[in-house]
Amino acid sequence: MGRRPCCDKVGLKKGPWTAEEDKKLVNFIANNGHCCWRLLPKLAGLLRCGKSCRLRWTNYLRPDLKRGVLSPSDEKLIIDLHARMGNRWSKIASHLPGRTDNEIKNYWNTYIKKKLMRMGIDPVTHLPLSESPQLSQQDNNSAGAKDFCVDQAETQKQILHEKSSEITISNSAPQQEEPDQSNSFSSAEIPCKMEESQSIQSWWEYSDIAAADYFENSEYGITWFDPESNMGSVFESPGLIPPSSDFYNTHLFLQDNINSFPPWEIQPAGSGL
DNA sequence: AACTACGCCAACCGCAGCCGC
DNA sequence: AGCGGCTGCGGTTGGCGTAGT
Repeated sequence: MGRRPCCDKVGLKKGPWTAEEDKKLVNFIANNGHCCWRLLPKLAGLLRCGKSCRLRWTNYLRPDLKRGVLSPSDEKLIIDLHARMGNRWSKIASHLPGRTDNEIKNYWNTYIKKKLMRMGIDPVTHLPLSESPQLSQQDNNSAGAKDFCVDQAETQKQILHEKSSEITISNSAPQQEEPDQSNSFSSAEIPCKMEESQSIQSWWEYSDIAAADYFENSEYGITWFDPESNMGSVFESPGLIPPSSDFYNTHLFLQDNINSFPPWEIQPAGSGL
């Protein structure tokens, strides 16, 4: 026996919503809330199924929705969160107030995915296309992609913990506010979060997985310049994890904030700096 | 001007998880 | 514990607008 449909679809309307329908739905929810989506259409006088009403409300009519294009920082955040969570659009959307999972999913599929592809980054694994063994499988296996992201993050975390006691790095960039509880900041923000002479160990505790992405990068090092002495030193990553979107995020951030954080620069490892 | 191709995005579909009984 | 109903989620579709020929 097949699954019972979510509602009796005979005589129910499908397709685009009219202004009249929107008005009915908004008025009803404003007056009564949405206690039960299944009953709502009948009570509101709509020839729609409850599911359709819920979707229309959550994706389009909700008063707290933000409309318009996503900002560059939103985009960076989405990329960063996707690298950590995979296609968990609702989880990603929860870090972007006023944005819906559907909107972010569409934005990812129409803009970000293509942008990453153009940059040679696999949008599923966040690894360079040439080094992405997951690519062929991931295309048809989103569950695998989620697992891979989790595995990758866990591996990075472990590696960084192993290395952390050996490394100390100093930085004259200004310190910023504590991270919020959602731990949602982009790894691109890392340079400004470090304190002078702060060890990677304490930084790791502070910044979670993003720190691992940032340092465990096999082909790029992070160059730090002391603006007072005009001396530079290079931290070259250990060469264990290939570049990921965090390099992309970081590079963009530095480009955007070059005047605020002039000491920071990313160079290919072994470039002589 | 007509046709085609493409991109965007709202909406739909079906599965999974949660919860109450 | 098992079942059924409801909701949420992610993948996919289809309509519309626009650019290109």
